[in-house]
Amino acid sequence: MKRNADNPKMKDVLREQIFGRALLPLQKLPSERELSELFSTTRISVKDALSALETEGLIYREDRRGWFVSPPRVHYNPLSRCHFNQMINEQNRIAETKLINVSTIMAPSDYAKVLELKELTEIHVIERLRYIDGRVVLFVENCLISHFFPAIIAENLTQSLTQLYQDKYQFTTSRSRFDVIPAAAPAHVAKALNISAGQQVLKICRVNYNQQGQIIDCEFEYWRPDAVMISIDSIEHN
Amino acid sequence: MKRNADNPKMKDVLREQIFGRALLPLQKLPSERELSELFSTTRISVKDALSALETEGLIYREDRRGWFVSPPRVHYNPLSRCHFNQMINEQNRIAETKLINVSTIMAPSDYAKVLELKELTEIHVIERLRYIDGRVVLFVENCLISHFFPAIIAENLTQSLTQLYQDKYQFTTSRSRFDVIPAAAPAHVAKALNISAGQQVLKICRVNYNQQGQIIDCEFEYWRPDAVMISIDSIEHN
DNA sequence: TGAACTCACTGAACTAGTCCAGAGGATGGG
DNA sequence: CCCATCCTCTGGACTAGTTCAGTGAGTTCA
Repeated sequence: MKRNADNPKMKDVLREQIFGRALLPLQKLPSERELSELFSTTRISVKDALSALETEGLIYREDRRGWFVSPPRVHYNPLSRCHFNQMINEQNRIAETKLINVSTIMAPSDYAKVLELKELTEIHVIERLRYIDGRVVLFVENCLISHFFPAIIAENLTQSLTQLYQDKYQFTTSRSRFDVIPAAAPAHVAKALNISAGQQVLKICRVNYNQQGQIIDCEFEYWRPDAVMISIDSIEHN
Repeated sequence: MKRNADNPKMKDVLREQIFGRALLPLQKLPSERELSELFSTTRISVKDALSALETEGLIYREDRRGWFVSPPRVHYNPLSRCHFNQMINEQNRIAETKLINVSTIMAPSDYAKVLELKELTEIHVIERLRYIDGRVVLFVENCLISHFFPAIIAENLTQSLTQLYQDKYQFTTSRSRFDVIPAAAPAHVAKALNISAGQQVLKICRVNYNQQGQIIDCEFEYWRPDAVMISIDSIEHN
C-alpha cells in the first residue's frame, strides 16, 4: 500500500481529531475542495475517505451543505413502546418532532399485507420527522387502521402516539413485532432527512397489537445510520 | 437530472433483471469494465451505480473477484439463543460453520469492560465464520470467561456453542442483552468476510447471562449487511 | 501426481479535471 | 420591513484515463 500513504493519513487525522474532540459533534468539516488541497490529493480520494468515515458513523453529510461530525448514537429499544421524547431526554439529549403530512387513504397492497387487511380498508398515514439536538435523524411513517382510531386526525399529532392510543382509545400494546433492515433511503425519505437518495439508512418496520391481539397499526422508521444503536435487554420483557 | 439519464437506467436495468430473476442469486455480474462499455459510461459511474445497488442490498462484491446477486435475507432473532444451523435450516437454507482461530488470553480492557471483569482475567476467544448456501455472511467472535468453561478448548467448536453450554456445563441462558450497530468492518473481519476493509457491516454485540444471572460470555457478530434482517416478536419472550 | 509458477483478469485506488443544482447569505427595490 | 433576486459556495455527478494487488485457471516441471 504505497500510494495509499496519503489517504489513510487523512482518515486517521480526522478520526483522531474527532476522538480527541478537536472537532466537536455537529461541527462542520472543511469543504471537500479545501480538504483536497490540505492533503494534496483529488476530490475523489477525499470523497472516498469521507465516505469511509461516514460508514464508521463518525461523520455525516447534508446535501450540498457539507460534512459534519456525528454526535454520539442514542440507544433505542423498539420493543418498549416508549415515548420518543422521553427516551431521548433520559439520555440527556433534546428531542423534537415535526408533523409533515397526514392523509387518509385506501391501504395499498403492500401496507395491507403488513397490516393483514383486506384491500379497500381505510388507513391513516401520518408522516413525521424526529430531531435530536436539532439534527434530523428519523423519518417515521405511521399507518393506523382507521376504524380503530375515530377522529384521531383532529388531535395534536406531534405528541407521542402511544400516549394518545392509551389516553383516547384505551389501547395498550400487548405485542410488538419488528424487523431491522439495513436499506437505502427512498427518495421522499432522503429528501426529508436531508441526505442524498439511495444513501444508507436503518429501516425498522414495526407492527403493533392491542390487548385483544388485533393489529392496530404499523410503523416504518428510517434512521440516519450513524445516529442510532438498537439496544435490547431480554430481562425487560417478562 | 439530465446527465444522470444513462446511469439510473443502468441501475434500473440491473434492478429489473434481478427482480425479474433474469439474474439469479449468487450469479456473477459482468465486470465493471464490461458494464462501462455496455452502458457507454466510465468505470467510476459504473462503480457508483453498483455501490448504490449494494446499499439497497441487491448485489454484493467480493474483493477482486467481482459483483454478485444477493440471495434473499435470512431472518435472525438475536434474543432467541438458538442454534445457527437449525435457524438457517428452518428457512430452507444451508448453513456451515468454520473454526478460524481459538486463543486463550488475558482480557484486554475493552472486552473486560463488556464482560464486567477485573483486568487480568483469562478468557477464551473463539473466532468462527458462518456460511449460508456456500457464501460467507458472518464473522463471529465469542469471548468466554475461562473459569466457567473448563476444558472447552478440547471440544468440537464447529457445533453450536449454546448446545455445548447446556450439555457440558448445564448453562441455560436466562438473559441476553444486545446492541445492533451499523458499522465499518475492521480489517481482520473484512478479510475473513471477503469484503474490503471499511465496508459497511451490521455489528451485533451480545452479552449472555447464566441462570444465576452471571455474565458468562459475550459475542461480537459482523454480518454482511445484505444477508440478514433482524426480526423480533415480543410475544416470544414471556 | 502434485506442487510451484505464470499470467490474464478482476476490483481497488488513484490523478486531473468539468459541469450541474441546491443552499443560503448578501443585496437592493418597493 | 419584507420580499425577490443574484451570486457564491457546497456536494453531486460526470469524463478519461493510470497503476496496483489479489484471484484463480492453466501450465510447467520435478
